[in-house]
Amino acid sequence: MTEKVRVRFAPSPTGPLHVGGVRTALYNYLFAKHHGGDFIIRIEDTDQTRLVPGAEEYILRSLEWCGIHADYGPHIGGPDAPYRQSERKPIYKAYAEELVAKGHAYYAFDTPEQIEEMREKAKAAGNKSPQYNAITRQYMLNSLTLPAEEVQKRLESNEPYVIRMLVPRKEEIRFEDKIRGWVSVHSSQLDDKVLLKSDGMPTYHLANVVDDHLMKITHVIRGEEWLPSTPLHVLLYRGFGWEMPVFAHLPLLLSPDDSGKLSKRDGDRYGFPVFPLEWVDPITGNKSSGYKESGYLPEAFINFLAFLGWNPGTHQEVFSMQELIQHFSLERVGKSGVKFDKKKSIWYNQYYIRKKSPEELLPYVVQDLEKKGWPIPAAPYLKRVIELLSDRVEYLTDFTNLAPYFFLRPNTYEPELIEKSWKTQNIAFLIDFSRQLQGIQEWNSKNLEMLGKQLASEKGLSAGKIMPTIRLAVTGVTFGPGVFDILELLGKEETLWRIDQALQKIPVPTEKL
RNA sequence: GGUCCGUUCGUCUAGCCCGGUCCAGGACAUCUCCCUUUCACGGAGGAAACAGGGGUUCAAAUCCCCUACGGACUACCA
Repeated sequence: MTEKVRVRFAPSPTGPLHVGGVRTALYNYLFAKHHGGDFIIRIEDTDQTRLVPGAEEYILRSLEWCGIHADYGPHIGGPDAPYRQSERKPIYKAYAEELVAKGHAYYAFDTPEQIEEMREKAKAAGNKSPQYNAITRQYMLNSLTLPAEEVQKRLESNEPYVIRMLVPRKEEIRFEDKIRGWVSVHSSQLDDKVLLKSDGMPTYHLANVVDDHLMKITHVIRGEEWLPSTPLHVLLYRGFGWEMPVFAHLPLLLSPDDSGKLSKRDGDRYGFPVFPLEWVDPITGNKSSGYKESGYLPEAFINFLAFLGWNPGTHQEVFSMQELIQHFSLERVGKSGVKFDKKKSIWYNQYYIRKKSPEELLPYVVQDLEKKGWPIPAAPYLKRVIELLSDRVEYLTDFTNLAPYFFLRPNTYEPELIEKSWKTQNIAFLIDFSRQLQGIQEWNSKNLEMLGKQLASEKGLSAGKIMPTIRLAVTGVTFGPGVFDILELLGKEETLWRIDQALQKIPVPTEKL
């Protein structure tokens, strides 16, 4: 095969894109770029009734955030435009008719009620999965059973009809899946799927085959849920006399509680977002969290996602997008369903955050502060905050969540910490400490520590005793970087103010000796 | 129910195609210890898996068969 690799990601704008979809897009992208090929986005909006406003735009925005950039798509255009199936409507009808002409498809005039009736009858007769197929089509209203003039008349009088695939009665259909090997299904298991709906729109089956052919797609990389309908697609390619693309069906992303494949409807119920970006349902107004807003770095999210079903075969775990492109291959994609591991996603995030410089992290923190409506300190101060915290955060939002005291004065003091460290001796120390602080020569962490320790030993107190007390007074919480580093950053004036506040606000214990 | 696909530590997985080097390797999580004023980071170490049963073979996680379990699909949805 010397032709250029071309793949497509074909989401349906029926809602937000979820992680499984992002992974499918990612693998398509990695595969295309690895081979120097094109990655196309095609919107499969043939079901007009399920369209969700904003979904397409959301999908496009999500992929951008992830760093998955399309070569062609509805927002970019390209040689095979339009890339929205609803805008390609006339194309499909012609192809469906071509198939009828070739004897691979037929018109069917049955009403939904008539089909339902057929199913009921079949069920009553003991058939567990009644189908519109080689057997039942003989008894239905279609161009196979009706006289030609009758068919003609019905078509001319604009009677609603669909075009169905004429699936051969007895035939073993085989195809090779790049991930699963040879798969074979007997045609008797397939039903005569509708190709063109009565509203003139194609179904997925027709549209995807026609478009993949027209867009010269070389590899169809999609979720495993499509595996059962692939034989039908094979039949379609054959019926048209077209060359088939290579198929690769990806293992599904499973929910952590073994309840099957992860779905959009899972929203936030597993404690991790299932969407890349926050999504607000246009109808219910329900908000679902997104990775971005939760404080994930896109590169961490992508690295994590890439490993859900693929691995390089080496011990390397950290890959940039460029490295992923370099190393990705379908051969190394697993076959079995993959469960989501929130802890690992956090590990990746933490890792990537720590690798970033304070300068790089700065905009994220500023954005977060803006969102929270907190005061935004000057850049040097912020960078120092980031430095002090970056070993301790899991999410980008932790810079503010875990250490609000760098931005706001504490207004509460952790009760447990009070109980442990707010002793009369310690308070006495704090008062003296604060007094000595006023006269300190150079306000830096080292000097502060020296002073604190010296004063402590003068009073017969250990460093371990007094530091939590200072921490309590200044931050109100137990968590954080070294106290003296905090003091240094806060500055003399603020430190003194906070100690004073603490002395006023935290009640003196009634100590029993 | 039927069809198809799958099954290695709790999780993601390496190894399977080309049987021996695997009393199964890595990562996350977990446990212990060290470092340490807190929380982390870091370092050292530990526990932890070939779904089950039959074959084939001198030898099977690796090849074959069966069973069990899980999943997907089964629409004029994608």
